[in-house]
Amino acid sequence: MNLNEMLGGEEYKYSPMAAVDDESLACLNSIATARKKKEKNKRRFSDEQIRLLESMFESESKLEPRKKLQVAKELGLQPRQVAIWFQNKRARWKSKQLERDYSILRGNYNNLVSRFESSKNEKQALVIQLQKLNEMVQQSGGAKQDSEQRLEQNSAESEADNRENGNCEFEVKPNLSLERSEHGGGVLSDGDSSIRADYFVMEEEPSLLTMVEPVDGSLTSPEDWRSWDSESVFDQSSGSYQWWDFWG
DNA sequence: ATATATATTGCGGTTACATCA
DNA sequence: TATGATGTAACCGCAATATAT
Repeated sequence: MNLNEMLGGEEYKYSPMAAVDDESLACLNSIATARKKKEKNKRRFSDEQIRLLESMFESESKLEPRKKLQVAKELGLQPRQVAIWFQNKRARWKSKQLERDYSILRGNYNNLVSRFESSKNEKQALVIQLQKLNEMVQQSGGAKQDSEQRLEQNSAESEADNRENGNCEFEVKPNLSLERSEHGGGVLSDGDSSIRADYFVMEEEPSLLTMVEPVDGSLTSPEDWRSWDSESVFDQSSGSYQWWDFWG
């Protein structure tokens, strides 16, 4: 900051600084000090002045020139002082507003984080539950095959018994077969639909888990989750069978 | 009508000082 | 009492706009 800047104000603005010698410099320094003392004496505005300025600012953050003159006259201030007060006030208000906005945003963010965490935990629990169910389904598939084999064996034995006993009046249809239904489930059929039972079979595991756990680990859209409720997964067959009925 | 100079105003950043813990 | 943090009046430099020449 040069001396001209130190002195400031209109009366010093256009001073010929090039011609300043040491003595003049000292003189001007003293003038600057005097100005500072003068400023120091009339430093803060009075409470009454502040009150009026604040109330003016509440109604309008920018003063029209005419209003500025009026307020200055009313408060016994220079119009420039009023203008500067409004400038500073706008800057302070803007700064405070930034703090308020930041605080609100931070609150929203924290809320979102906690909701995300609880959703993540819930999802994890569901994935574990899903895995257990898959295991149970696979086990029941094996049991199905065993029972089918046993059925075939029994019917063969009874046929033999019948032949042995010469009793051919009660013929049991032995042609139970295991087919794939159109929706991926299985149909236990006796060939002419006299015995028919849908059973639930999961889609291949990897596709299930892929849907539950997207590659990027982020939550998918609500639409994705909606399509994944238990109803739509387990209640695919049109019959009255429920998935738990099969081994229940 | 157009170009240039000058004045005014607002804003961001800074300084100097007062006040307070 | 000394000191660092904070608030505030005033200022500077710049850009945008209005007004005069």
